[in-house]
Amino acid sequence: MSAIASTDPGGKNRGVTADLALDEINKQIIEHLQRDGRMSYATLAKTIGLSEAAVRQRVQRLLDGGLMQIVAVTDPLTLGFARQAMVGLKVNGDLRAIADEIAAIPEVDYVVICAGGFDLLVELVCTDDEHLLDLLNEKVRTIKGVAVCETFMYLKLAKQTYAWGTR
Amino acid sequence: MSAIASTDPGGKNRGVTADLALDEINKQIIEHLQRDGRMSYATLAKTIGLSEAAVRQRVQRLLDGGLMQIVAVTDPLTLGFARQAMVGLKVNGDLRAIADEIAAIPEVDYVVICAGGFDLLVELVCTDDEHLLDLLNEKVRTIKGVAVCETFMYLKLAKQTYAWGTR
DNA sequence: GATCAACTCTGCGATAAACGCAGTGTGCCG
DNA sequence: CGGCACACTGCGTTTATCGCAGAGTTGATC
Repeated sequence: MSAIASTDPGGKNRGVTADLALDEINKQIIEHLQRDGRMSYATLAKTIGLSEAAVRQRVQRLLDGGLMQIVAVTDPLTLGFARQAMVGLKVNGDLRAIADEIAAIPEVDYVVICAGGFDLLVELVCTDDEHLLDLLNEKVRTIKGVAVCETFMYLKLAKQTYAWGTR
Repeated sequence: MSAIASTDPGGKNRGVTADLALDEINKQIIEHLQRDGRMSYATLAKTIGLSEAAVRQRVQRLLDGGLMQIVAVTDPLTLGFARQAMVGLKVNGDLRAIADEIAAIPEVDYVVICAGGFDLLVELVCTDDEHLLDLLNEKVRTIKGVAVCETFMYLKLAKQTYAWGTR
């Protein structure tokens, strides 16, 4: 459900998503929609071997439960609309709390808690360098517990795919 | 087009995408589909104020040209199907060539060329730790020019959103 | 400035998909 | 065994998608 943290800020779906069974059929549905998010319920049903209504129900449940979202993705850099950067943070204190605080910043589109040289990896989407500077200076580095803040400015996105399957 | 590097390995669309104009209407289309990738052409047309056929053409062009993709996205970690990691690389030699080489690895879902302490940031999706070890040991670190390879294992995805607008 | 080609839009009929709902089968628990 | 919850099917209705012909615009060429 973390993928849907943005659409479920309160995390009230945490119990719901945990209850949702991810059986073989749901995995197949996800795998197909990872390749083409607009695939019709009808063809999806045919390839999987289920009725159209059943597939429709399952997709709706996956979406409602926050296990999956179907969205348009673009490369902001190529479109010329953004200065993007990854920020590596070392922090003191409650990792989850700080992660949530950073996640609340609109310009932040990706936050992951990790092990290694950084505690947190944060991806930022800004309009320009000044915007990026503002963000780092006033929104990120001012958060209590942030000890180190290293910025990696994006020069070119070389690959971005979402069809990693379901294993 | 970089976002579609995975679906356009030869890069033959590079000219095409550069030609595609991203006017206000296309921006509106993208913004709506960033929120709901399955929104119907009809309602999209109504909210934008264009005929259904015109919107359909534009969406098709955006998809064909590789400026946008509509996909289902999930959080592999929460679904319990993957060990995910970000890898920071310092390399010698042609950045683009090495980026392309890494992008060709199926388990790699994200490659970005950047400035700062790392030249390349690479996101990996693996089934388990052994899979991750195999990848790092045999696919990533064996690439000529890779000097430093630092791995950040994901513990929890705290935010992931795609509706950053079009500015 | 007329002509032509390229492009995008509109309108519409035919086809296909989505939706809603009633009904059926199955597993589970008291 | 009976009752309940759940997921699936089948089908009629509504809605959307698709394909295409035609109209309007733009820009280049002669």
